[in-house]
This record gives sequence, structure tokens and C-alpha cells, in this order.
Amino acid sequence: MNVIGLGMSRIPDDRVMRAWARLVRAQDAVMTAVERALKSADLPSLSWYDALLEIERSGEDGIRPFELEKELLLPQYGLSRLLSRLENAGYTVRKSARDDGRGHRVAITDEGSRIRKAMWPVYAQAIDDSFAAHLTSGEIGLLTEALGKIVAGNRIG
Amino acid sequence: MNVIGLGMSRIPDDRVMRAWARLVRAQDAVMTAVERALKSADLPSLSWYDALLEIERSGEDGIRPFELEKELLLPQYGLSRLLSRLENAGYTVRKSARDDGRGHRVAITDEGSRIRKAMWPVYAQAIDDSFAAHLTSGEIGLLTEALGKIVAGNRIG
DNA sequence: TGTATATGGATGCATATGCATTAAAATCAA
DNA sequence: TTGATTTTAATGCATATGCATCCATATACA
Repeated sequence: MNVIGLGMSRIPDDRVMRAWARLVRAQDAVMTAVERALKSADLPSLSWYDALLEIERSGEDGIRPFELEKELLLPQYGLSRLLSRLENAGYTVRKSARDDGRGHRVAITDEGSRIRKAMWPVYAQAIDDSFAAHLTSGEIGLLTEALGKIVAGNRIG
Repeated sequence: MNVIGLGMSRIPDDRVMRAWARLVRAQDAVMTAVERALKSADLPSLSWYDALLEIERSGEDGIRPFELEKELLLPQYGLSRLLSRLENAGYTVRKSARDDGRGHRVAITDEGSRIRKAMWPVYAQAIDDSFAAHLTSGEIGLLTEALGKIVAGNRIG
């Protein structure tokens, strides 16, 4: 046991490395497919969809950016800029938060809702084509479980 | 059957969407973990490692960029620029290809080899911590198989 | 052989991202 | 209250990326 870092140091074996490589490549393949589908339908990219969906779900009152940040996979400054672009495109509005002068609430506009709904079938089809179509129902379940452990394992400790 | 696009249009159900979300989040979690580990050890990012490893494997003669492109997940211009940065850092050299005046061959330098070797334990540990540690051996196998189908399914058709 | 086309690779320009810092309001502590 | 600390959000600057195009050489073909 070494004195500096008391953790165990483990080197992945070939089986692990192969699984790792597949994760990276599979994710790249499906993401590329989705982005390509959206682009070729002249629609905004996936991060816009994710943000618009969460904002839409928050209803009339909108949602605070710091809350939105937890749902999305963006750092604070990334979200701040995405919200600027969304607002700029007319898809969202920032309304000042009455109870907290530091921040605001972001709500979706009709245009935003319209575009989000237009994106869904394209996104959905791309998910089916690039992902679901290649897996059995059982594999979907196993994937969900295994990937869930990874997500959970990285969340806190 | 519609006349325009003869394909079937399918909307993913909740189970599929959950698996999809987990894939995206798991990939984000592990990538973030790996990049963080490399950065906090003052080492270059993962894309440098991947490129250096492939270049190193190609030996003295080096490898043509267009061949390298197939191994890595980068577009042509991305690779071109990565190679510039690697060369700039002294980790690789571009030697002109005698038999093809358009291109060149890229080979690794001792420095490049050194840094690649220095990156490996950090990378390896991050893979174990963020990925392998959360899965049983069986799950590793199932993941590999399922993700392999996705990769294969997106490769050609 | 000369001309068209394809391939390997780089690059200008616009846009996006990462990092560090800043501003402003809220909360806490004395 | 006042001052120190924390939280929410934006931004300046450097770097990276995407897209389209360009340059040079190689190949095809008439």
C-alpha cells in the first residue's frame, strides 16, 4: 500500500478497453446521425432541442437558468450563451424573476414551441434509425441498466 | 405506403428514450471524467492520446493522414489541425511522402512517445474509475455486444 | 498527350467552447 | 446595520470546430 495516494490503481484489461472503445464509437455514431438528420432538415441542433423541451415543460412561468443547468449537460457559461442564442432566434424569452434580482426566468415562445415540435419527428426517426433499430428489446433493457450504473457511479462518488 | 420516402417511420417509445438518455449521459460522464483527470495531471487531452497512439503504432515510417482519419473520430480538417498542434508541440513530425506529392507521412517523436506513455496510466485509471468499476464482468460483455451492434449498424447502412 | 475529374490536405471565416473573472444581488454573521 | 461570503449569471479572451473552398498532385479518359 502506497503512502501518497491510498487508492488502488487498476489498469483496464482488453475486454474493458474494447467495451470502452465501443461506447465512444457508438455515441459518436448516433450523435453524428442525429445532428446530420437535424441539419439536413434545416433544423437547429440537438442542444437546442433539449433546452427547448425543458423550458417548454416549465410552462408559462418558465425556469431559472441554474435549475435548467441541472437537466442539461452544459456548463454555466455554455447555458448562458445557448439561452442568448435561443432568445435571439425568438424561441425563448427571459423575464426578470420578481423574487430574485440576480436572475430571471426563461420561458418558451410560440415560435419556440413550434420549432421544438417540428424537430421531434426528425430527432425521433434518427434515434430509431441509428440506435433502436439495431437492438432487441432485451438489449435495450440491458443497456439501460448497465449505462444507468455508470451514470449513477459518476454522479456523486 | 407513401410514394415519396419508402421507409417506415417509427417513433421511439419510453423504454428506448430512456436507454437513449442513459447513453448520452453515461458517455458525457465518462468523457468528462477522463478529460478532467488528464487536465489535472497537466497532460494533453484525449484526442491527442488517440492520435499519438495510432501514429506510434505506425512505427518509423509513420502513417498517412487520410489513413489516420479512418481510425480516429475526426473530420479531415479536424485531423489536419490536430496534426499541426501535435507537430507544434514537438510530438510528431510530417515527412514528405516520396510516392505521393500531395501528402506526407506523420511519425511520432521520442517526446511524443514519452508523453503518450505518461498519459496512459492517468487515462487508464480514469477509465477504471468512471467506467469499469461500476460494471460486472457480465455487464461489460453485454455492453460490448450491444454497442457493437450500434457501431456496426451505423457503419455502412 | 492534353483535358477533366478525383484525391489528399490546408485554410479563411464564422461560430462555439473553455477558462477565468466580473458584476450584482442574496444570505450570513457580528 | 455593516461587512464578508455565496449564489446567479454574463463576458473578455484564447482556443477549437464546422463549413466551404482552395491548392496541388494524381488518375482517368478521349
